[in-house]
Amino acid sequence: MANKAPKSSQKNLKNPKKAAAILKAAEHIFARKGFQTATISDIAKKAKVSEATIYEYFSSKEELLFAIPGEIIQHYQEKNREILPYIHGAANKLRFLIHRHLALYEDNPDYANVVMLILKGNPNFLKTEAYRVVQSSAQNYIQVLEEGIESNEFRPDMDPYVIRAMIWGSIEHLVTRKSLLGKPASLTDLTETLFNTLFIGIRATPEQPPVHINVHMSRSE
Amino acid sequence: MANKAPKSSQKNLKNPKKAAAILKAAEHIFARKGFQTATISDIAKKAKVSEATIYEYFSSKEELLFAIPGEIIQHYQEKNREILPYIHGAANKLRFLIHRHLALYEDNPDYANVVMLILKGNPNFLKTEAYRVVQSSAQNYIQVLEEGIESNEFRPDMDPYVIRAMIWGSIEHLVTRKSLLGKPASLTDLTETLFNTLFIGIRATPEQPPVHINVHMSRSE
Amino acid sequence: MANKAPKSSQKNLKNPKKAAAILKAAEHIFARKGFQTATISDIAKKAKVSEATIYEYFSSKEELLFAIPGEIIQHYQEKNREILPYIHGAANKLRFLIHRHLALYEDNPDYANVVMLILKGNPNFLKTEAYRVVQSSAQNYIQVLEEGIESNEFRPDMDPYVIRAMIWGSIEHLVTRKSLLGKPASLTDLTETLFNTLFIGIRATPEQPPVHINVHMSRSE
Amino acid sequence: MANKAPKSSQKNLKNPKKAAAILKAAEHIFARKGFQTATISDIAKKAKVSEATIYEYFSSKEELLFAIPGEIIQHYQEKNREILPYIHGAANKLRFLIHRHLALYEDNPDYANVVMLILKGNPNFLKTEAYRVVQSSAQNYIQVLEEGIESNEFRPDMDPYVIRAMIWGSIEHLVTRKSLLGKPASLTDLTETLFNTLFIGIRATPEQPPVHINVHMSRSE
DNA sequence: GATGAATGAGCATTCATTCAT
DNA sequence: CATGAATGAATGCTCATTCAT
Repeated sequence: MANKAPKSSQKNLKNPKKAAAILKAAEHIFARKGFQTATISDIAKKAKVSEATIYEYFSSKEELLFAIPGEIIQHYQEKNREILPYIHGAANKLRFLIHRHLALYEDNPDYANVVMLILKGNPNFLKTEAYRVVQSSAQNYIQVLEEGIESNEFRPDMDPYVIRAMIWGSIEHLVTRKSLLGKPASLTDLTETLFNTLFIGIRATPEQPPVHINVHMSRSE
Repeated sequence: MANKAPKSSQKNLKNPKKAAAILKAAEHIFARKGFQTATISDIAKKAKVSEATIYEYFSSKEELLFAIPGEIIQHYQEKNREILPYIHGAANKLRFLIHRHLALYEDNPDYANVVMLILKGNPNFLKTEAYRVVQSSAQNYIQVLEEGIESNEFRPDMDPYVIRAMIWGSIEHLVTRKSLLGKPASLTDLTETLFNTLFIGIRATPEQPPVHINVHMSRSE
Repeated sequence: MANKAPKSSQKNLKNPKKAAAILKAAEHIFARKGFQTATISDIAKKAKVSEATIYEYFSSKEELLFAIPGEIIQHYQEKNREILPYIHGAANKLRFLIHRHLALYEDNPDYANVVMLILKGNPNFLKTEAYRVVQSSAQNYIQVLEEGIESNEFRPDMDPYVIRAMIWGSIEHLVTRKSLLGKPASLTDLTETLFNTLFIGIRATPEQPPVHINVHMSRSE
Repeated sequence: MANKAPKSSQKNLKNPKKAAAILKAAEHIFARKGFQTATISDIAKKAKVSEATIYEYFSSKEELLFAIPGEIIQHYQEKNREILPYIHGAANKLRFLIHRHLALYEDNPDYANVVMLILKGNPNFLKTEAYRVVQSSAQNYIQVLEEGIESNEFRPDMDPYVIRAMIWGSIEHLVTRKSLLGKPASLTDLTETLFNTLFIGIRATPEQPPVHINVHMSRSE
């Protein structure tokens, strides 16, 4: 229990509330202006601290950017791990993950903007600790997909990594569109569609396997 | 006829070869350095022209960036339109589009970098003429998907726009991974997998054991 | 007796040992990094106190710099005044001063660095109390030189101020070279050379004054 | 002949007059404000160019500083080399060098300030090309001193390097004093004193009374 | 007396862009 | 057409310094 406290204050010493405020401000500003256009001054103003204070908590503008996903992804992932065991069936778990994934971005539009429009294009982000957490959250999909194969829910010849890429790609594409065009009004509403398409495909005759009928005709006599 | 002349000199008057050289240089530099890090000086050096000359052809650094996809997407789309009519069946056409889409990025890695890491995150790109062409190429998918519904190849209850989003998302996700991590060695090799997953889904088709029907025909007498 | 108390707490109240530690740290850091490059943080770390503590003892970075020579020069000068009376002859006294002067820097290379590379170029230092002590130590030379003139050891037509300038200049030049290039391995070894050059010059025929010979030829008759 | 022109424009391409103007402005500003206090903006204003233009000619503030002595020392040294051959006797040559040395600083008080208060304390200057020229000018002294030993004008047991150090040290000390305190009103007026002290030393030459020799020639008869 | 935390003030440097030639 | 040369405009980042605790 005692080790839970340090967990939250692990990274940012000093006043963790101030650190959080700065991060929120950064998320807000970056989401609206982009990385280059946003200035430290903007963020400082928004966070109501001095520019120098930002540098007390984050060593550079880019580090500040990279620190944005940390908290949020951490919580996201913890919640996932907490709930998943209670869901039965790989298909249901997969549907859950897709829903959570969409909800993550739907509930945090600024965060969505930052991730989709800024972080995704920054190769340096891959070297980041925060990226590790992202990766670990990606593992959920792999596990569920493999579980589904074993339980005979999913086709055994599918490649979990490609399927995950499709799921992520689909979701990110939708989120990006929403960020840029505001188009899919609701992201989470798409959960079922995404899941179904993935699960049963788009082929018209939904897998009516040929039925073999043996007809034994016998005359009762 | 009158529209042929403008075609060659469409956007950039003067020496079109020089314009192309600048664009290629820009693509190369942007792909490696990113938009902000790349300098006009870098591009000028690579293109072996002076910086001022670049401004003779493109009015700003951003316009230069936005001009990169133009030519390539145009050709891509023209070829698509040319070939599609000769492919029979919506499913086959869809497979073809996916293959072409993957090949586009596989064959032009610098271009892939620019699009995935730079352009996608730039909201201004959406206002661009080049973006129109991208959109028009996106229409191919819609047409084919609707065609498939009509022809009873695809489920009538699917949403073509969501499906397209899934296809695009999947492809872009894979391309981005390839750009950043070099991971999927071959993109086009994934055509079949993507298509199949989309077409038939990942649901296991449980061994449906032959159904034995014993018909006892008895004559009531 | 009353002047003994202030002696220990002369400038820096509070814990004089801490003040000394800070000064030593400052000397060390300034000597290696120069004034601008050195940071209060560096010095605080070296002195194992907080930055704020430094400001408890010294009101500014520059004041800290200017405080460095104080102690050392004071001791130097006191010792000089103590010993000088026991040396006979202005020439011997001059030799002694040169030796002491060289030894001062030789024995305190960090101090030498600070004085030669930093303090000497800072016009504000001239307004400093510490500079007074330096000046007073400079007086030693004048006194000895004037004493030498009176005692007929030194040429009466020399200008003590110029001679002192030559001595100081020579010494400082050598010390600076040693600081920057490490070149004259030993400074004190040069005492004799410096003194001799000054004393007898570099002219080859060492002052053999024309001999007047009156020849009276008389014939003994 | 053709290679004489490039000589002057060797270093600064573009408009060499502008480069010179910038250097003069820098000399002026640095002399008054010191290196850190002076700003590029100050210099730009003084030189009537934009700050960016300064960076077209000099890659950094420090490089600008280091470039200041170049021209002036070059000319100084060329003139020395031109005249020296026409002066007869090592002693005369030495006097000439001292005079030139003093005049250099006397005639260029800003330059004197920069060299004495700024450059001398900057270890990086030693790695500079300009420093090479300074070193070469220092060679003059060595040559003349060695020449004087060979010609029997100077004591054979003196160390030319120490003597040179004394000369330089004396001069630099006087120049520095003049820079900081304005004290020796005229530097060049000290030529004779410096030279004489060095040449004949400060030892009093005790009145050697004429020696009367009475020669009595007697003819033994 | 000591210091953790916060910040005000300041500046070198970089380019995209322009324009006279 | 092409470009050499000039610059306007903009901003991360650093510390010396302060002050409440």
